Amino acid sequence: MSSKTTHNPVPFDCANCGKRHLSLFKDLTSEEVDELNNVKACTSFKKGQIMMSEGSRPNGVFCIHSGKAKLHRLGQNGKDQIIRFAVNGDLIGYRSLLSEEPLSATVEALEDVHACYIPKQVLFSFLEKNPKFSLNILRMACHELGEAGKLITDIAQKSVRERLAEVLLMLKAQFGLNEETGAIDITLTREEIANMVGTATESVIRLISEFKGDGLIEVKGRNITILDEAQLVRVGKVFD
Amino acid sequence: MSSKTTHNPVPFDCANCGKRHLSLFKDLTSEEVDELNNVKACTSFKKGQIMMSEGSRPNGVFCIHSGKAKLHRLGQNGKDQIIRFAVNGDLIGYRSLLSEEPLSATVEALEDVHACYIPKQVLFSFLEKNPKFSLNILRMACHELGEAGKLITDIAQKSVRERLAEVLLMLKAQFGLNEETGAIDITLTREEIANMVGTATESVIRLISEFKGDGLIEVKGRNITILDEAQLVRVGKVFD
DNA sequence: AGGTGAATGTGACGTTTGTCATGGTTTCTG
DNA sequence: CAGAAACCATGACAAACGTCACATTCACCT
Repeated sequence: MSSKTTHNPVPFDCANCGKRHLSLFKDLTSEEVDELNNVKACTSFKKGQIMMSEGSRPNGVFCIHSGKAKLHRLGQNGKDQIIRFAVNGDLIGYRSLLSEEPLSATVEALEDVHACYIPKQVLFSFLEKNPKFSLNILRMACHELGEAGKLITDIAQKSVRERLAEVLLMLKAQFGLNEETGAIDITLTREEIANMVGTATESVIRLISEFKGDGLIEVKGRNITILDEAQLVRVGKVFD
Repeated sequence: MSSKTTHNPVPFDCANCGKRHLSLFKDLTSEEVDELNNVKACTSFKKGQIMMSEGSRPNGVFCIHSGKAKLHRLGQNGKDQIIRFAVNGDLIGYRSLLSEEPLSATVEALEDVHACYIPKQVLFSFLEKNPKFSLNILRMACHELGEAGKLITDIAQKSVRERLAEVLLMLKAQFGLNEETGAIDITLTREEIANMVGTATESVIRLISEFKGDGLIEVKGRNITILDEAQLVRVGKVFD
């Protein structure tokens, strides 16, 4: 009996995994859960580690159990673009697997990540045997497709200032607030924010100062607190 | 026996529809094709007509038989953003149906369009009964998701000049060349091109003049011919 | 076929944004 | 805990781009 528990223990039994009911796997039969349990591999990654690399062809997917990861790709000018984040219960690599294309983004752990690796064959067998599961995946993919469309419109039409405001709101929506500090519960460098917005790091720094000056946000190092959300919504022209 | 045939007759029999084997419906059983045949409704739209409207909830999908349509959405500043085009065999509205969300884009006929309307119930019954069909849809959605990711990176990081070059190449790739003129086989106004690139119409006009001056393209009204593709690829930094 | 409204083209100008340079600060690592 | 490396910040400047105004041309409709 070890006296020390890890911070985020991965349950080795999928049947008891509290995350499953929230995830795409909620509609698996108990036999399928058993199968999943037998073949999945629990892994963990340290902050900064690469979980999957752009351009490679994965043989399975990761289901994130705890921790946060960023999906980013390298543009033609050497700049990184952060596409999205993956957290709790999110599936990683499924797009590439299902469209039979190389990975379109690199997945990097932003903090320590625990994740289960699910082999390609198992995923496909579920897809063939379980229409509900299939529909779950399809629904998710279609939802993400819609989100991507929104993003395209935003990036193409909005100014950097507007996009930054929107990104801050999005981060709050996705990661929530830190219990103690009330700040947005994710730590990103200015450069990473710039890579989300698609602008130069200096521009982000200047705009964050501006927002601070206007009383929209409060900044303590990498912790950002939203003070006037309504105004930030107006600045970012976020109306949906 | 009518003496006059329409330009693009829609075959009322799906079994004989030459487009089917290229489309997502290629893996339907003959029974399913019969079913499709019985319930589908052939419709046509004139140039400029709206086939589906952003924000509404469709009760089925269109499968395009001939003609071209554009999918566009209205940004927060009143500017249109063209998301993509739909042609030959493309399915329209499936994203919204499958993700159970309102349509994220308006579909407008760019020329006369013939299309088959397939009710929601039929589509879903195929999805449940035919895993191959399901996988086809899933594969397509995942592919489009990858394309969307690429687009996001491009728009976020590239200059307007680079994006315009890329758009021209994309149009050529998607629509091919006109047999007679050798120009890109689609007619778009400068404003529509601007709405693809995400920039002001004037900027597009100026850049098109520049490209013409540099010998990259030839312009006759709305017909654009690519003269130096290799150089255009370099200008657009298109390397994949 | 010809008029009319939309689309194209051009110039001037201001704003936004990117780039480069430099120095101070925080964070990480051994 | 100290040194190194990454990160943050600010200024100056240039380039890219958007906007407005107006002239011209084209495409579409009856």
